[in-house]
Amino acid sequence: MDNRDLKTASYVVLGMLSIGSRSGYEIRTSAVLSLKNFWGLSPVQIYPELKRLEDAGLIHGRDEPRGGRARRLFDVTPAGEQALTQWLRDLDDIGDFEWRDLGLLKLFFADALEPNEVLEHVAALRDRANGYVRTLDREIIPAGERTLERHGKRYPVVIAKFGREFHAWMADWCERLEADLAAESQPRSRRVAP
Amino acid sequence: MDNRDLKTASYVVLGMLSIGSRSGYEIRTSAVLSLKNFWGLSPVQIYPELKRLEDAGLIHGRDEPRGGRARRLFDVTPAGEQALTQWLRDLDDIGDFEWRDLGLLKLFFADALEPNEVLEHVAALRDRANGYVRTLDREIIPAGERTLERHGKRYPVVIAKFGREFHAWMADWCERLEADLAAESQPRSRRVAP
DNA sequence: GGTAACATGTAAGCGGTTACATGATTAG
DNA sequence: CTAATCATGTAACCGCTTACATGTTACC
Repeated sequence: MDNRDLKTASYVVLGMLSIGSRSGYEIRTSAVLSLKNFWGLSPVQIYPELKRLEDAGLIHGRDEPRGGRARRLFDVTPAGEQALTQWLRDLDDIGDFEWRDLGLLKLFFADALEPNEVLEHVAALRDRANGYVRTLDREIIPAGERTLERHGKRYPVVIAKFGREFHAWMADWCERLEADLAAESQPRSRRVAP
Repeated sequence: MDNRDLKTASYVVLGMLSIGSRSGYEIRTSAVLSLKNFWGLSPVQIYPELKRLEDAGLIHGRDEPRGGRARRLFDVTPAGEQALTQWLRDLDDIGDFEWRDLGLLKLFFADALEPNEVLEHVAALRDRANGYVRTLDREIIPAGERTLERHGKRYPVVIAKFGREFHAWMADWCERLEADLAAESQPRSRRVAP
């Protein structure tokens, strides 16, 4: 296998090992937690990917069962570290910022709805954003801080805080839109300029 | 065919027709422009989708060639309008906010890079964000305003302005991170508290 | 004794992307 | 006369998601 055959998912697995994960299971849990919000990694891809990376000599695995429970721990080989940094350095390959958000998509077409229905919709988006802020505060940022303390890796927590700030911004945007919409439907309550 | 067989892409096509597009080609160009940043619609899906929607009775098409150039214009039927609003009303189906961003993903693993390489990386993200702001100002927001003037639909421009504000926020986040990183690598230039 | 967490997988299907294919009209 | 725009498609691949499958250990 050649490095050119590596998919993004391969680098995600490689990267997760490089910042401290040891087993497929650990990657699975922490990748879902930390990456979910800006890069989907399907749990089911992890194990085949580990096999590919091992065949390519980029990681090295050894069986370390805990009692009768099978477990396989991995280390990144020097070749693996090189492949990862080479990929990280390629700034031509940062591509587009893509989001897929059914909530925003539906808002895009919201002219087909009644004003009060739109308000409900925006409120739902705001609730969702605030929910993400809570999850980030309670789980993802602490997980990032553990990665910093245990493995000396600082960027996972930088990204987690980015996510927190973003979702807080989005909740604020929703609130402002809600205020505008409410002011329109009740023009009597419009404030007079000082 | 049943409404339950409709995919999100079906509703996107239906929605684009409902806010003023007439032909597959028009959907193709304007959907790529307006939606690209928060919902991917592959151009190639549009024509098969139009066929499906017509078979389902949700849109009605008629051939209106321009000269010798084939063209097929579509209208949304009452059944189509109902299907669209029903989908729009379903707030349980707004799902997660997902983004896929190679740039942020690579930053997540950036502990493997040298500090100056990380700075370059963040600068690239900032450039990209500023590029989006320009595209939104020059193309997408004006396109949204045309949709408002011509068809009386206001939410496309609301969403476009959301995008503008977001990318401006992201550029600002990058700048702040760059300032932090620069301050670290040159501690001599650290300002003294007043 | 039961449930949650640990740990690793397989199989099928399909939605979306990539690449390809065709042809007319208008503007410079 | 040539490039850009208008206009509509097909075929093949493959990566990802969904659903399923299995067994152990620790805790209450």
